[in-house]
Amino acid sequence: MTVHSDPGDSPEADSALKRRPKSSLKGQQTKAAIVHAALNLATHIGLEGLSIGALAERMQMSKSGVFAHFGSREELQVSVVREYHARFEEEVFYPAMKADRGLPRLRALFGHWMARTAIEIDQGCIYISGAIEFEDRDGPVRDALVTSMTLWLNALKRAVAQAKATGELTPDTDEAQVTFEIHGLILTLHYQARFMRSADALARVQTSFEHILARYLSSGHTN
Amino acid sequence: MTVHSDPGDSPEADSALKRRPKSSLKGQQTKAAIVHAALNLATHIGLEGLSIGALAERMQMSKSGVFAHFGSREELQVSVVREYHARFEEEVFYPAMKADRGLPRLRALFGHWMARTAIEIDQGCIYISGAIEFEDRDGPVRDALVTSMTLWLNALKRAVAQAKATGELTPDTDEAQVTFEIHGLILTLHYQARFMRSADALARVQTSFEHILARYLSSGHTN
DNA sequence: TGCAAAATAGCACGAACGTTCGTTTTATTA
DNA sequence: TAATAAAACGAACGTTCGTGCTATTTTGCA
Repeated sequence: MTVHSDPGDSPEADSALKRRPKSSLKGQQTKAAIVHAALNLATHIGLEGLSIGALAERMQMSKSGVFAHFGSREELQVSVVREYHARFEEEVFYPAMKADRGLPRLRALFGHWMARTAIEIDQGCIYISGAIEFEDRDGPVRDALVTSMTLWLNALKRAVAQAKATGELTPDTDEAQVTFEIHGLILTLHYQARFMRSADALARVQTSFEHILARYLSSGHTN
Repeated sequence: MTVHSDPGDSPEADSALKRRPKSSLKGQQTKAAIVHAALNLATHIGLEGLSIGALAERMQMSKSGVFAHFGSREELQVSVVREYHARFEEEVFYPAMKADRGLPRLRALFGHWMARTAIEIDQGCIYISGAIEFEDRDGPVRDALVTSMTLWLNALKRAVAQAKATGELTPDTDEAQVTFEIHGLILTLHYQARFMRSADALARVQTSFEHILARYLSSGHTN
Protein backbone atom coordinates (compact mmCIF):
# COMPACT_ATOMS: atom_id res chain seq x y z
CA MET A 1 0.00 0.00 0.00
CA THR A 2 1.35 3.40 -0.88
CA VAL A 3 0.29 6.90 0.06
CA HIS A 4 -1.21 7.55 -3.30
CA SER A 5 -2.41 5.96 -6.48
CA ASP A 6 0.53 6.55 -8.80
CA PRO A 7 -0.40 9.14 -11.44
CA GLY A 8 1.99 7.42 -13.83
CA ASP A 9 4.11 9.23 -16.35
CA SER A 10 3.29 6.47 -18.80
CA PRO A 11 4.37 7.21 -22.38
CA GLU A 12 1.15 5.99 -23.94
CA ALA A 13 -0.86 8.54 -22.00
CA ASP A 14 -0.23 11.32 -24.48
CA SER A 15 -3.51 12.70 -25.69
CA ALA A 16 -4.32 13.65 -29.24
CA LEU A 17 -4.38 17.30 -28.29
CA LYS A 18 -0.70 17.89 -27.80
CA ARG A 19 1.50 15.65 -29.81
CA ARG A 20 4.40 14.69 -27.64
CA PRO A 21 7.45 12.72 -28.68
CA LYS A 22 7.70 9.18 -27.44
CA SER A 23 10.67 9.88 -25.19
CA SER A 24 13.78 7.83 -25.57
CA LEU A 25 15.95 6.45 -22.81
CA LYS A 26 18.22 9.45 -22.82
CA GLY A 27 15.23 11.71 -22.74
CA GLN A 28 13.80 10.11 -19.64
CA GLN A 29 17.13 10.30 -17.89
CA THR A 30 17.68 13.98 -18.49
CA LYS A 31 14.09 14.76 -17.66
CA ALA A 32 14.50 13.00 -14.35
CA ALA A 33 17.70 14.93 -13.74
CA ILE A 34 15.95 18.19 -14.55
CA VAL A 35 13.07 17.45 -12.20
CA HIS A 36 15.54 16.50 -9.52
CA ALA A 37 17.38 19.78 -9.87
CA ALA A 38 14.11 21.68 -10.12
CA LEU A 39 12.93 20.23 -6.84
CA ASN A 40 16.12 21.23 -5.12
CA LEU A 41 15.70 24.73 -6.48
CA ALA A 42 12.02 24.88 -5.56
CA THR A 43 12.63 23.89 -1.96
CA HIS A 44 14.62 27.10 -1.62
CA ILE A 45 12.79 29.62 -3.76
CA GLY A 46 9.35 28.03 -4.00
CA LEU A 47 7.39 26.69 -6.92
CA GLU A 48 6.59 30.18 -8.11
CA GLY A 49 10.21 31.23 -7.84
CA LEU A 50 11.20 28.42 -10.17
CA SER A 51 12.35 29.82 -13.49
CA ILE A 52 13.26 27.87 -16.58
CA GLY A 53 16.22 30.11 -17.23
CA ALA A 54 17.78 29.53 -13.83
CA LEU A 55 17.03 25.83 -14.09
CA ALA A 56 18.70 25.63 -17.49
CA GLU A 57 21.77 27.34 -16.14
CA ARG A 58 21.94 24.93 -13.24
CA MET A 59 21.61 22.02 -15.66
CA GLN A 60 24.11 23.49 -18.10
CA MET A 61 21.49 23.26 -20.78
CA SER A 62 19.71 25.72 -23.01
CA LYS A 63 16.39 27.16 -21.91
CA SER A 64 14.60 25.62 -24.85
CA GLY A 65 16.19 22.27 -24.16
CA VAL A 66 14.77 22.24 -20.67
CA PHE A 67 11.46 23.67 -21.76
CA ALA A 68 10.87 20.99 -24.37
CA HIS A 69 10.63 18.31 -21.72
CA PHE A 70 7.56 19.90 -20.17
CA GLY A 71 5.83 22.08 -22.72
CA SER A 72 4.97 24.66 -20.12
CA ARG A 73 6.20 26.01 -16.84
CA GLU A 74 3.08 24.75 -15.16
CA GLU A 75 3.81 21.20 -16.25
CA LEU A 76 7.27 21.57 -14.78
CA GLN A 77 5.77 22.66 -11.48
CA VAL A 78 3.40 19.71 -11.43
CA SER A 79 6.32 17.39 -12.10
CA VAL A 80 8.17 18.89 -9.18
CA VAL A 81 5.22 18.35 -6.87
CA ARG A 82 5.01 14.72 -7.94
CA GLU A 83 8.70 14.28 -7.42
CA TYR A 84 8.40 15.73 -3.94
CA HIS A 85 5.55 13.38 -3.24
CA ALA A 86 7.70 10.43 -4.20
CA ARG A 87 10.59 11.65 -2.11
CA PHE A 88 8.33 12.25 0.86
CA GLU A 89 6.92 8.76 0.53
CA GLU A 90 10.41 7.34 0.38
CA GLU A 91 11.80 9.20 3.35
CA VAL A 92 8.83 9.49 5.66
CA PHE A 93 6.06 7.09 4.82
CA TYR A 94 7.79 3.84 3.86
CA PRO A 95 10.35 3.81 6.68
CA ALA A 96 7.59 4.43 9.22
CA MET A 97 5.48 1.59 7.85
CA LYS A 98 8.10 -0.83 9.06
CA ALA A 99 7.15 0.01 12.62
CA ASP A 100 4.38 -1.98 14.29
CA ARG A 101 0.82 -0.87 13.77
CA GLY A 102 -0.54 1.47 16.39
CA LEU A 103 1.41 3.82 18.56
CA PRO A 104 4.88 2.78 17.35
CA ARG A 105 3.95 3.48 13.76
CA LEU A 106 2.28 6.75 14.63
CA ARG A 107 5.38 7.83 16.50
CA ALA A 108 7.54 6.79 13.57
CA LEU A 109 5.43 8.71 11.07
CA PHE A 110 5.57 11.84 13.15
CA GLY A 111 9.24 11.37 13.97
CA HIS A 112 10.33 11.09 10.38
CA TRP A 113 8.12 13.98 9.38
CA MET A 114 9.51 16.11 12.15
CA ALA A 115 13.07 15.22 11.29
CA ARG A 116 12.47 16.07 7.68
CA THR A 117 11.01 19.43 8.63
CA ALA A 118 13.62 20.52 11.11
CA ILE A 119 16.82 18.57 10.88
CA GLU A 120 17.34 18.74 7.16
CA ILE A 121 17.33 22.47 7.54
CA ASP A 122 18.85 23.34 4.20
CA GLN A 123 15.71 22.81 2.21
CA GLY A 124 12.12 23.77 2.78
CA CYS A 125 8.89 21.88 2.35
CA ILE A 126 6.97 22.19 -0.90
CA TYR A 127 3.75 21.19 0.81
CA ILE A 128 3.98 24.21 3.06
CA SER A 129 5.39 26.83 0.73
CA GLY A 130 3.21 25.58 -2.12
CA ALA A 131 0.12 25.85 0.04
CA ILE A 132 0.85 29.51 0.62
CA GLU A 133 1.63 30.22 -3.01
CA PHE A 134 -1.44 28.49 -4.39
CA GLU A 135 -3.97 29.04 -1.66
CA ASP A 136 -6.15 31.28 -3.75
CA ARG A 137 -5.18 30.28 -7.23
CA ASP A 138 -6.73 27.35 -9.04
CA GLY A 139 -5.15 25.03 -11.57
CA PRO A 140 -3.25 21.78 -11.93
CA VAL A 141 -0.40 22.76 -9.63
CA ARG A 142 -2.74 23.49 -6.77
CA ASP A 143 -4.63 20.29 -7.51
CA ALA A 144 -1.46 18.25 -7.35
CA LEU A 145 -0.55 19.81 -4.03
CA VAL A 146 -3.97 19.28 -2.49
CA THR A 147 -4.08 15.70 -3.71
CA SER A 148 -0.70 14.85 -2.23
CA MET A 149 -1.42 16.53 1.05
CA THR A 150 -4.81 14.89 1.37
CA LEU A 151 -3.34 11.47 0.78
CA TRP A 152 -0.66 12.06 3.35
CA LEU A 153 -2.99 13.38 6.01
CA ASN A 154 -5.28 10.42 5.39
CA ALA A 155 -2.35 8.07 5.85
CA LEU A 156 -1.64 9.78 9.13
CA LYS A 157 -5.25 9.58 10.19
CA ARG A 158 -5.25 5.89 9.41
CA ALA A 159 -2.31 5.42 11.74
CA VAL A 160 -4.18 7.17 14.52
CA ALA A 161 -7.22 5.01 13.91
CA GLN A 162 -5.07 1.92 14.13
CA ALA A 163 -3.65 3.07 17.45
CA LYS A 164 -7.23 3.32 18.61
CA ALA A 165 -7.98 -0.13 17.27
CA THR A 166 -5.06 -1.66 19.16
CA GLY A 167 -6.41 -0.13 22.34
CA GLU A 168 -3.41 2.09 22.87
CA LEU A 169 -5.57 5.15 22.42
CA THR A 170 -8.96 5.46 24.07
CA PRO A 171 -12.08 4.52 22.10
CA ASP A 172 -13.36 8.09 22.12
CA THR A 173 -10.28 9.34 20.27
CA ASP A 174 -11.26 11.58 17.36
CA GLU A 175 -8.64 10.65 14.80
CA ALA A 176 -9.42 13.60 12.54
CA GLN A 177 -8.91 15.95 15.45
CA VAL A 178 -5.65 14.32 16.45
CA THR A 179 -4.42 14.49 12.88
CA PHE A 180 -5.36 18.14 12.76
CA GLU A 181 -3.35 18.85 15.87
CA ILE A 182 -0.31 16.89 14.76
CA HIS A 183 -0.32 18.71 11.47
CA GLY A 184 -0.29 21.94 13.44
CA LEU A 185 2.84 20.87 15.26
CA ILE A 186 4.70 20.41 12.01
CA LEU A 187 3.57 23.77 10.70
CA THR A 188 4.72 25.50 13.86
CA LEU A 189 8.00 23.64 13.84
CA HIS A 190 8.56 24.82 10.31
CA TYR A 191 7.68 28.39 11.17
CA GLN A 192 9.70 28.56 14.35
CA ALA A 193 12.73 26.64 13.18
CA ARG A 194 13.07 27.95 9.65
CA PHE A 195 11.68 31.47 9.84
CA MET A 196 12.15 32.53 13.45
CA ARG A 197 15.28 30.41 13.67
CA SER A 198 14.33 29.40 17.16
CA ALA A 199 16.69 26.86 18.64
CA ASP A 200 14.23 25.18 20.97
CA ALA A 201 11.49 24.58 18.43
CA LEU A 202 12.30 20.90 18.14
CA ALA A 203 12.09 20.35 21.88
CA ARG A 204 8.83 22.28 22.05
CA VAL A 205 7.20 20.29 19.29
CA GLN A 206 8.21 17.02 20.92
CA THR A 207 6.69 18.15 24.18
CA SER A 208 3.49 19.12 22.37
CA PHE A 209 3.32 15.76 20.67
CA GLU A 210 3.45 14.04 24.03
CA HIS A 211 0.72 16.35 25.28
CA ILE A 212 -1.54 15.33 22.44
CA LEU A 213 -0.86 11.64 22.94
CA ALA A 214 -1.22 11.86 26.71
CA ARG A 215 -4.72 13.17 26.29
CA TYR A 216 -5.88 10.06 24.49
CA LEU A 217 -3.65 7.37 25.94
CA SER A 218 -5.48 4.48 27.51
CA SER A 219 -4.58 3.96 31.15
CA GLY A 220 -2.08 1.18 31.47
CA HIS A 221 -0.17 2.44 28.47
CA THR A 222 2.62 4.60 29.76
CA ASN A 223 4.25 4.99 26.43
CA MET B 1 1.07 49.80 26.02
CA THR B 2 1.29 48.69 22.39
CA VAL B 3 2.56 45.58 20.76
CA HIS B 4 5.65 47.27 19.49
CA SER B 5 7.83 50.30 19.88
CA ASP B 6 6.63 52.39 16.97
CA PRO B 7 9.31 52.52 14.27
CA GLY B 8 8.08 55.97 13.29
CA ASP B 9 8.10 57.29 9.80
CA SER B 10 9.51 60.50 11.20
CA PRO B 11 10.66 62.94 8.51
CA GLU B 12 13.87 63.87 10.32
CA ALA B 13 15.07 60.31 10.19
CA ASP B 14 16.39 60.65 6.64
CA SER B 15 20.05 59.86 6.56
CA ALA B 16 22.64 61.80 4.65
CA LEU B 17 23.01 58.91 2.25
CA LYS B 18 19.75 59.15 0.41
CA ARG B 19 18.30 62.63 0.25
CA ARG B 20 14.57 62.35 0.70
CA PRO B 21 12.06 65.12 0.14
CA LYS B 22 10.41 66.64 3.18
CA SER B 23 6.96 65.27 2.28
CA SER B 24 4.02 67.59 2.07
CA LEU B 25 0.52 66.88 3.27
CA LYS B 26 -0.63 65.63 -0.09
CA GLY B 27 2.43 63.47 -0.31
CA GLN B 28 1.72 61.76 2.97
CA GLN B 29 -1.86 61.16 1.97
CA THR B 30 -1.10 59.52 -1.34
CA LYS B 31 1.71 57.51 0.20
CA ALA B 32 -0.71 56.21 2.80
CA ALA B 33 -3.19 55.39 0.07
CA ILE B 34 -0.51 53.56 -1.89
CA VAL B 35 0.55 51.51 1.12
CA HIS B 36 -3.06 50.70 1.82
CA ALA B 37 -3.59 49.44 -1.70
CA ALA B 38 -0.27 47.63 -1.62
CA LEU B 39 -1.25 45.76 1.51
CA ASN B 40 -4.51 44.67 -0.03
CA LEU B 41 -2.61 43.44 -3.05
CA ALA B 42 0.04 41.72 -0.95
CA THR B 43 -2.49 39.79 1.11
CA HIS B 44 -3.51 38.08 -2.10
CA ILE B 45 -0.30 37.66 -4.04
CA GLY B 46 2.28 37.92 -1.30
CA LEU B 47 5.02 40.44 -0.64
CA GLU B 48 7.15 38.98 -3.38
CA GLY B 49 4.29 39.07 -5.84
CA LEU B 50 3.88 42.78 -5.25
CA SER B 51 4.94 44.71 -8.32
CA ILE B 52 5.19 48.45 -8.72
CA GLY B 53 3.61 48.32 -12.14
CA ALA B 54 0.49 46.53 -10.94
CA LEU B 55 0.29 48.81 -7.93
CA ALA B 56 0.53 51.90 -10.13
CA GLU B 57 -2.26 50.62 -12.32
CA ARG B 58 -4.44 49.99 -9.30
CA MET B 59 -3.69 53.49 -8.06
CA GLN B 60 -4.20 55.06 -11.47
CA MET B 61 -0.73 56.53 -11.25
CA SER B 62 2.47 56.23 -13.18
CA LYS B 63 5.06 53.68 -12.12
CA SER B 64 7.60 56.37 -11.39
CA GLY B 65 5.07 58.31 -9.36
CA VAL B 66 4.51 55.36 -7.10
CA PHE B 67 8.16 54.44 -7.04
CA ALA B 68 9.27 57.90 -5.90
CA HIS B 69 7.48 57.48 -2.58
CA PHE B 70 9.68 54.57 -1.56
CA GLY B 71 12.92 54.69 -3.48
CA SER B 72 13.02 50.94 -3.81
CA ARG B 73 10.73 47.97 -3.96
CA GLU B 74 12.20 46.70 -0.73
CA GLU B 75 11.20 49.89 1.07
CA LEU B 76 7.69 49.44 -0.26
CA GLN B 77 7.61 45.92 1.13
CA VAL B 78 8.81 47.08 4.51
CA SER B 79 6.13 49.76 4.53
CA VAL B 80 3.53 47.13 3.79
CA VAL B 81 4.73 44.98 6.67
CA ARG B 82 4.51 47.94 9.02
CA GLU B 83 1.05 48.77 7.77
CA TYR B 84 -0.03 45.21 8.38
CA HIS B 85 1.42 45.39 11.85
CA ALA B 86 -0.64 48.48 12.58
CA ARG B 87 -3.77 46.91 11.20
CA PHE B 88 -3.18 43.75 13.18
CA GLU B 89 -2.73 45.77 16.34
CA GLU B 90 -5.91 47.64 15.63
CA GLU B 91 -8.06 44.62 14.88
CA VAL B 92 -6.63 41.97 17.16
CA PHE B 93 -4.50 43.39 19.93
CA TYR B 94 -6.30 46.53 21.08
CA PRO B 95 -9.82 45.08 21.12
CA ALA B 96 -8.60 42.13 23.16
CA MET B 97 -6.87 44.36 25.67
CA LYS B 98 -10.25 45.61 26.77
CA ALA B 99 -10.98 42.20 28.22
CA ASP B 100 -9.97 41.48 31.81
CA ARG B 101 -6.45 40.28 32.43
CA GLY B 102 -5.99 36.56 32.58
CA LEU B 103 -8.11 33.98 30.86
CA PRO B 104 -10.68 36.39 29.39
CA ARG B 105 -7.99 38.42 27.69
CA LEU B 106 -6.20 35.32 26.46
CA ARG B 107 -9.43 34.04 25.00
CA ALA B 108 -10.08 37.41 23.39
CA LEU B 109 -6.60 37.57 21.86
CA PHE B 110 -6.96 34.12 20.40
CA GLY B 111 -10.54 34.73 19.34
CA HIS B 112 -9.77 37.84 17.36
CA TRP B 113 -6.71 36.26 15.84
CA MET B 114 -8.68 33.20 14.83
CA ALA B 115 -11.47 35.29 13.37
CA ARG B 116 -8.99 37.32 11.37
CA THR B 117 -7.39 34.16 10.02
CA ALA B 118 -10.51 32.29 9.06
CA ILE B 119 -13.58 34.47 8.83
CA GLU B 120 -12.15 37.28 6.81
CA ILE B 121 -11.36 34.72 4.19
CA ASP B 122 -10.80 37.06 1.30
CA GLN B 123 -7.34 38.11 2.32
CA GLY B 124 -4.39 36.18 3.59
CA CYS B 125 -1.95 36.84 6.38
CA ILE B 126 1.31 38.60 5.63
CA TYR B 127 2.93 37.12 8.72
CA ILE B 128 2.38 33.64 7.35
CA SER B 129 3.00 34.15 3.66
CA GLY B 130 5.90 36.47 4.38
CA ALA B 131 7.49 33.91 6.65
CA ILE B 132 7.50 31.40 3.82
CA GLU B 133 8.82 33.88 1.27
CA PHE B 134 11.62 35.20 3.45
CA GLU B 135 12.54 32.17 5.49
CA ASP B 136 15.94 31.79 3.94
CA ARG B 137 16.58 35.27 2.68
CA ASP B 138 18.05 38.03 4.81
CA GLY B 139 17.39 41.73 4.64
CA PRO B 140 15.15 44.50 5.98
CA VAL B 141 11.88 42.90 4.89
CA ARG B 142 12.61 39.73 6.76
CA ASP B 143 13.77 41.76 9.75
CA ALA B 144 10.53 43.70 9.81
CA LEU B 145 8.53 40.50 9.67
CA VAL B 146 10.51 38.80 12.42
CA THR B 147 10.30 41.89 14.62
CA SER B 148 6.54 42.17 14.26
CA MET B 149 5.95 38.51 14.82
CA THR B 150 8.23 38.40 17.86
CA LEU B 151 6.44 41.33 19.43
CA TRP B 152 3.08 39.74 18.84
CA LEU B 153 4.08 36.34 20.19
CA ASN B 154 5.55 38.06 23.22
CA ALA B 155 2.29 39.90 23.79
CA LEU B 156 0.51 36.58 23.62
CA LYS B 157 2.98 34.99 26.00
CA ARG B 158 2.44 37.87 28.40
CA ALA B 159 -1.28 37.16 28.38
CA VAL B 160 -0.62 33.52 29.24
CA ALA B 161 1.69 34.55 32.06
CA GLN B 162 -1.00 36.83 33.42
CA ALA B 163 -3.51 34.01 33.37
CA LYS B 164 -1.01 32.10 35.43
CA ALA B 165 -0.61 35.03 37.80
CA THR B 166 -4.34 35.28 38.35
CA GLY B 167 -4.35 31.64 39.31
CA GLU B 168 -6.57 30.62 36.44
CA LEU B 169 -3.78 28.54 35.00
CA THR B 170 -1.69 26.27 37.16
CA PRO B 171 1.65 27.54 38.48
CA ASP B 172 3.60 24.99 36.48
CA THR B 173 2.24 26.38 33.19
CA ASP B 174 5.03 26.92 30.68
CA GLU B 175 3.83 30.07 28.92
CA ALA B 176 6.33 29.75 26.09
CA GLN B 177 5.08 26.24 25.42
CA VAL B 178 1.45 27.32 25.49
CA THR B 179 2.20 30.19 23.14
CA PHE B 180 3.95 27.79 20.82
CA GLU B 181 0.93 25.53 20.75
CA ILE B 182 -1.56 28.34 20.22
CA HIS B 183 0.51 29.65 17.37
CA GLY B 184 0.33 26.20 15.84
CA LEU B 185 -3.44 26.29 15.93
CA ILE B 186 -3.54 29.47 13.90
CA LEU B 187 -1.11 28.10 11.36
CA THR B 188 -3.18 24.95 10.94
CA LEU B 189 -6.38 26.94 10.72
CA HIS B 190 -4.83 29.00 7.97
CA TYR B 191 -3.61 25.92 6.11
CA GLN B 192 -6.82 23.95 6.44
CA ALA B 193 -9.26 26.77 5.86
CA ARG B 194 -7.50 28.69 3.13
CA PHE B 195 -5.54 26.04 1.27
CA MET B 196 -7.42 22.80 1.87
CA ARG B 197 -10.68 24.71 2.03
CA SER B 198 -11.83 22.47 4.81
CA ALA B 199 -15.17 23.53 6.25
CA ASP B 200 -14.66 22.22 9.76
CA ALA B 201 -11.28 23.82 10.38
CA LEU B 202 -12.75 26.49 12.60
CA ALA B 203 -14.51 23.99 14.82
CA ARG B 204 -11.41 21.86 15.04
CA VAL B 205 -9.19 24.72 16.08
CA GLN B 206 -11.63 25.78 18.76
CA THR B 207 -11.66 22.27 20.14
CA SER B 208 -7.88 22.23 20.13
CA PHE B 209 -7.74 25.52 21.96
CA GLU B 210 -9.90 24.10 24.69
CA HIS B 211 -7.65 21.07 24.88
CA ILE B 212 -4.65 23.26 25.47
CA LEU B 213 -6.37 25.31 28.12
CA ALA B 214 -7.84 22.28 29.82
CA ARG B 215 -4.38 20.92 30.34
CA TYR B 216 -3.30 23.89 32.44
CA LEU B 217 -6.56 25.01 34.01
CA SER B 218 -6.51 25.16 37.79
CA SER B 219 -9.17 22.98 39.38
CA GLY B 220 -12.15 25.04 40.37
CA HIS B 221 -11.96 27.00 37.15
CA THR B 222 -14.32 25.38 34.73
CA ASN B 223 -14.04 28.09 32.18
C1' DT C 1 0.29 86.21 -5.63
C1' DG C 2 4.69 84.53 -6.58
C1' DC C 3 8.26 81.18 -5.84
C1' DA C 4 10.69 77.26 -4.09
C1' DA C 5 9.99 72.64 -3.31
C1' DA C 6 7.65 68.54 -3.60
C1' DA C 7 4.79 65.37 -6.26
C1' DT C 8 3.96 63.15 -10.39
C1' DA C 9 4.54 62.00 -15.27
C1' DG C 10 7.13 60.45 -19.22
C1' DC C 11 10.62 57.95 -21.24
C1' DA C 12 14.34 54.77 -21.49
C1' DC C 13 17.52 51.30 -19.82
C1' DG C 14 19.02 46.49 -19.12
C1' DA C 15 17.67 42.25 -17.45
C1' DA C 16 14.69 38.37 -16.87
C1' DC C 17 10.53 36.07 -17.88
C1' DG C 18 7.92 32.06 -20.65
C1' DT C 19 7.44 30.66 -25.14
C1' DT C 20 8.10 29.73 -30.28
C1' DC C 21 10.79 28.58 -34.21
C1' DG C 22 14.10 26.51 -37.34
C1' DT C 23 18.24 24.04 -37.23
C1' DT C 24 21.69 20.86 -35.68
C1' DT C 25 23.30 17.13 -32.95
C1' DT C 26 22.58 12.81 -30.89
C1' DA C 27 20.30 8.44 -30.03
C1' DT C 28 17.58 4.59 -31.51
C1' DT C 29 16.26 1.11 -34.76
C1' DA C 30 15.49 -1.19 -39.26
C1' DT D 1 25.37 1.44 -41.90
C1' DA D 2 21.43 4.12 -43.42
C1' DA D 3 17.14 5.97 -42.17
C1' DT D 4 14.43 8.07 -38.80
C1' DA D 5 13.00 10.15 -34.59
C1' DA D 6 14.01 12.49 -30.50
C1' DA D 7 16.82 15.74 -27.98
C1' DA D 8 19.19 19.89 -27.58
C1' DC D 9 20.59 24.26 -29.26
C1' DG D 10 20.58 29.38 -30.28
C1' DA D 11 18.21 33.23 -31.48
C1' DA D 12 14.35 35.94 -31.17
C1' DC D 13 9.58 37.23 -29.71
C1' DG D 14 6.66 40.28 -26.75
C1' DT D 15 6.11 41.36 -21.75
C1' DT D 16 7.14 42.69 -17.41
C1' DC D 17 10.30 43.70 -13.99
C1' DG D 18 12.83 47.52 -10.97
C1' DT D 19 15.12 51.63 -11.44
C1' DG D 20 17.30 56.03 -13.38
C1' DC D 21 16.89 60.26 -15.41
C1' DT D 22 14.45 64.69 -16.87
C1' DA D 23 10.43 67.41 -17.50
C1' DT D 24 6.16 69.14 -15.91
C1' DT D 25 2.52 69.89 -12.79
C1' DT D 26 0.88 70.69 -8.25
C1' DT D 27 1.27 72.09 -3.56
C1' DG D 28 2.27 74.94 0.45
C1' DC D 29 4.20 78.87 2.41
C1' DA D 30 6.03 83.92 2.60
